[in-house]
Amino acid sequence: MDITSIIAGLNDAQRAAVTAPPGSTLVLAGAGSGKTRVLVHRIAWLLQVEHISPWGILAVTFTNKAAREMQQRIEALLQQPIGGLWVGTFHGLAHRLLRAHWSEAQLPQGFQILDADDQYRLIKRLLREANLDDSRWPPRQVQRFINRNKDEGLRPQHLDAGRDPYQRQMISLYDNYEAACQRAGVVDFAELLLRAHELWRDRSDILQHYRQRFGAILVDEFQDTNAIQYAWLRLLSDTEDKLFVVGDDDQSIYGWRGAKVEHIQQFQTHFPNTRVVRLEQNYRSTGNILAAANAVIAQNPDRLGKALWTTAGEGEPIRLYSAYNETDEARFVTDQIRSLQVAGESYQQMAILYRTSAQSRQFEETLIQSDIPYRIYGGLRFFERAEIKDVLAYLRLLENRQDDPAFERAVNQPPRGIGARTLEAVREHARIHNLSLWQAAQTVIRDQQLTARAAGALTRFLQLIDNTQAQLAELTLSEQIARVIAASALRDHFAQSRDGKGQDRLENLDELIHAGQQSDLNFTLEGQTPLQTFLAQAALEAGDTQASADEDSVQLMTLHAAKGLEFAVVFIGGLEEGLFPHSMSSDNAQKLAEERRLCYVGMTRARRRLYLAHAETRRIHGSVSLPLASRFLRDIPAETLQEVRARNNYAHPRSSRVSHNDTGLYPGQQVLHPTFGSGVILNTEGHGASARAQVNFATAGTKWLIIAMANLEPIASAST
DNA sequence: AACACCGCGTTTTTT
DNA sequence: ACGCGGTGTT
Repeated sequence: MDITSIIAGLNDAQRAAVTAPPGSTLVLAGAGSGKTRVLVHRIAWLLQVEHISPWGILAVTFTNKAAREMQQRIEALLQQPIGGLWVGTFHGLAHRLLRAHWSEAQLPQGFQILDADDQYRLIKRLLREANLDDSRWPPRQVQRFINRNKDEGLRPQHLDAGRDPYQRQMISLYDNYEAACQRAGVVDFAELLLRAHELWRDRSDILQHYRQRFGAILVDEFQDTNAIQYAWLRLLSDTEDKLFVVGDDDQSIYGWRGAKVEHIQQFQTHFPNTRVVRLEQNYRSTGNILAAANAVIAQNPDRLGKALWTTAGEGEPIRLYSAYNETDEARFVTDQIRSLQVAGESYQQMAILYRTSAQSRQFEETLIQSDIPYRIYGGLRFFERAEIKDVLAYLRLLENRQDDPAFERAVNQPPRGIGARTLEAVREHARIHNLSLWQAAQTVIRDQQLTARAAGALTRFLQLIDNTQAQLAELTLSEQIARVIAASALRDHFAQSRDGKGQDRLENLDELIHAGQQSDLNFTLEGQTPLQTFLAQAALEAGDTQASADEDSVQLMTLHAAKGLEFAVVFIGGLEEGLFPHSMSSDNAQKLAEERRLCYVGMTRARRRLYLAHAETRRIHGSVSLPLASRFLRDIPAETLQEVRARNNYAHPRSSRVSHNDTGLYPGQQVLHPTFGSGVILNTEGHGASARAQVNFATAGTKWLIIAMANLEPIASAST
């Protein structure tokens, strides 16, 4: 491995970034400019040229997927496995740190991780215990309050409500929540980061160790860092300039969950000796797509400034379709997908993007009607499914009896005669004596505070957990999981369920056992049992949103979910005021700027063809609205845009402009084809010899035909 | 403990 | 419009 192969094939800007001298570096990486490539090559450079040990490199990403990809690409580039690199998410790294220093971080050794759903349930329980009306104190709001403050690095004692009773109550709930987590030995996602930060802040010996260890720190998607993550990086890098951060201020779309675009905007102020490299050459999209995306994002204030360019040609114009309503919009998209597929484009390379997940329904319906396979991203992930979380609750309780959220979940699932009254008594006892639910259950039984029947049921539950634990010692992880599923009677419970989902659930349980088998083969964090590692991984990496469909299928997802992906053909629906930009974001300039960035992200996903659509009427929450076309559309240069008005079989009362061109054919016109028979022109494109028409034939379906070859014969008919 | 009914909210989502 | 969650009924 030599230097040449690390820098070969890089453009000037990429090479400047990869070979940057030690010191802090900010890489402003436009969409499709080879950002991951730069990170991967930079790490190779550090290893091979700067001779930094893998042990001394920390690379942080935002998703596990990105972390895996980076590790793989580094190994592929260097053609050897690279052990010892720290590549992972902020959360994954914080978790590893806390496992190594659990005692210094004041955590029990077997601490468990709460996911968002666990957190929500815990908050609801605390509200009930505090006798607070959850319509006045919506748990979601409390959860947001807690997480927002944790993301800012703020503990309850840092907050001052003054006389505001609302704030006071919130702070007090936050305080209760923290106490409950501490007692149970559980940490939520934000807590992982906060604890890690506090560990470093308060234990200079530990901080010193990691500062010395990491000679280089690389951060991907830097525009998405929140306050605590940024504080982390500053602590770790200290004054030594060893940060190499890569990001794009124009793609910051997670402000609503605490990301601060200011971090990237003001990076050079905090690190004055920063070398800035702009990656502006785009290897993904055509000229038209980039020109349009550049024009849209150019309207935003406070940009670091960047303009994407390409050596690829202009490519196809961007197609804009003004639909009558959302069904018409979906029909248009579906028709285009069908004809593109006939023309040789794979479904897999086509994506439908939208602002809100509710919009997927219309598209799904028309896709189903047309027998086009599709896959939706989003929704419940594997480890978030109720039946899976039920099993995990048992496993967590086996690891840590103090884990109250796990106790709450497992205690009466499946139903075993432990009713609300019994649980109320246990909770009350736990609250008064500051005990865990497990301990409280034991004492309540011992002190005979329950009816014989309730005491019997509760005793059997406690014994079930203890007995199961006794059986697990010699088993592999997957056998342990299988044992727990059987012993808890969850399998029987789901097998007997009559809600139609029983079979799915059983399959998921088997899948969980299978996941355990896979995990058996993987490495285990030092000092951890396979089960502990498995539980942490289940929380930190909840799995894919859907079983991967092998079938070639159209990809449907929100614009947010599309970030980082690319497709040959992209459709963006619902470009309407109130929907995109969303009405919830229309009240302030910052949120609008983020919506605009979201639009930019969406447009730059497209490699060759970009279709934009808006509807003139749309049903939202049951009632019909007449939205204006999105302001983003106004910013797209006319020369990159072609308006499509395919009025298929729809009568529509509003505009009926027809675009004629030099083909002599126009949408809506009836034609006759020698082999396909009669049809209607949906769309035309191109000029002269390459001009094509999309025709919907009565019997042969929709096809794109070269007009010069097709011998289409216009049939006289009244144009709409 | 299972089922029916009612009322409310309704952007984006990873860890 | 629609689904979810909370409450009340059998």
